[in-house]
Amino acid sequence: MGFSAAEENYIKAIWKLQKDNTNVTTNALSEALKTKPASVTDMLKRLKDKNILNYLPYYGVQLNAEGQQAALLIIRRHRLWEYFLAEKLKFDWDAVHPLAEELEHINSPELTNRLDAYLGYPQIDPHGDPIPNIKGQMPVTTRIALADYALNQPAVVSGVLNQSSELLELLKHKKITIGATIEICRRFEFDGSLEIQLQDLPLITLSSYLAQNILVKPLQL
Amino acid sequence: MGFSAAEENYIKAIWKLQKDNTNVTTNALSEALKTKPASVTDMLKRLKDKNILNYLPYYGVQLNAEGQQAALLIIRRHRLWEYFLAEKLKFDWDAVHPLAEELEHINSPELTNRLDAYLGYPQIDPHGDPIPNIKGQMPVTTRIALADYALNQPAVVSGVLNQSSELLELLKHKKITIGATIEICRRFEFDGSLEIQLQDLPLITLSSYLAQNILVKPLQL
DNA sequence: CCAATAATTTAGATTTGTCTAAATTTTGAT
DNA sequence: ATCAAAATTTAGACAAATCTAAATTATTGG
Repeated sequence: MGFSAAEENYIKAIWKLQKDNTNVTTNALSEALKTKPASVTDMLKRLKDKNILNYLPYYGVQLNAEGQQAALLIIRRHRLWEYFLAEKLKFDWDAVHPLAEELEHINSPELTNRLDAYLGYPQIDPHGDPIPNIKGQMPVTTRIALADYALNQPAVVSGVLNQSSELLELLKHKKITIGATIEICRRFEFDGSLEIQLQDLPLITLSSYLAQNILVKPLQL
Repeated sequence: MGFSAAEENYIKAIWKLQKDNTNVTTNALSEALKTKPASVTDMLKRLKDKNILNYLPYYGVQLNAEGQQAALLIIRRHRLWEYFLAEKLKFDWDAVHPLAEELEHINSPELTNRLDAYLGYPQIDPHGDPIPNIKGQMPVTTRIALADYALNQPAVVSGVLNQSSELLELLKHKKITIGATIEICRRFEFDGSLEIQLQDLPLITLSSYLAQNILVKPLQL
């Protein structure tokens, strides 16, 4: 019933790549986990024996219900620790991820749930991602990429699509934080870049690629 | 410069068995770590190659200066996490040890030192053991076993000699906690048992063996 | 001081998780 | 539809950390 740290990393990676209901490929996992494809194949066979996923050789893999539940509980631990590190220990939001990668593997429901209570049952982590509850249920969030958001409609920054240190560094430089109010003033068709207003600061420009990685939700909702 | 979790457990075990400056034997380590003597020999050879201990085959082992420093930093992490679990997450003191055994292996000076600051630089953990500082220095404490303490001298309970769940369960039942005021009223020579007064509760009796495992310090000091 | 016992080490095997190199299967372009 | 390229799996090896069984070394009692 318990998984090793390596197994948990595979479970998490499969879950993340499984967004739509497509099969996850060996190469995609190899890329995500920085291991060789042959190693992925080995591990998939072992996880299949543990009955947490459907693996068809040459055709990829999908977590079954049990595997998804396991993934959500790992992600719950990860995001609760991220919240703790940022909120209580005052780590920068771009420093919490690697530490949470280690803390998440301590699998003690008692610890996780007490931490959750201590933190006040937070709903989103420092990157704006929802935190699954004790049953592994994810709060539903209606979020859309800033790149696809309407003109002249106030919105709230609610997350980012990846947490590379490069992205987080850029956001810090532009003073874009979770919870900030934002509005698109102009969209340039030529390169998809946006002119935006953040709080009441002067207008700034964001590249199309950056705007695709920033998630927002409508202000009034 | 980094050690695996298994290596850290050996380092910690050697440190604990090394109280006086005697050599630590293979069998003692095997007993403490619940592994076979052959496994201990293997690991000692590996740790010797890392230059953190003096290992003479058939004659036991001692940590060198570098090994002791490593041990103290592991113990620092362990005790800070114990303090966090008891103080912030409200775990019973007999539940914190196994969780701290896992948390201690996350070796991030930044994490450890921020945790230390967040907790207010505590000097002793929930079991009354001193917490090494950022340099690995242990606060000096003058503590003596209750069994060896003077009659009719008020003292403060300041620690326990081992943290088996059995001992902690017994202490909880007798309402003996770290910081409580205690005084020996009678000592029976026949079996070494003690009659003691705790705070202003009715007199109770402690076995000699129990009293050997409770550490106290003089009240006025 | 020497034999029996206790402690320790060596030798060889196992599990987990990884790798490289080779073989196999699928895919895609013509 | 076929064949080259890409993706994937298989085979065999390795390191870490453990084990069992056998060999070796130290200790101790008579």
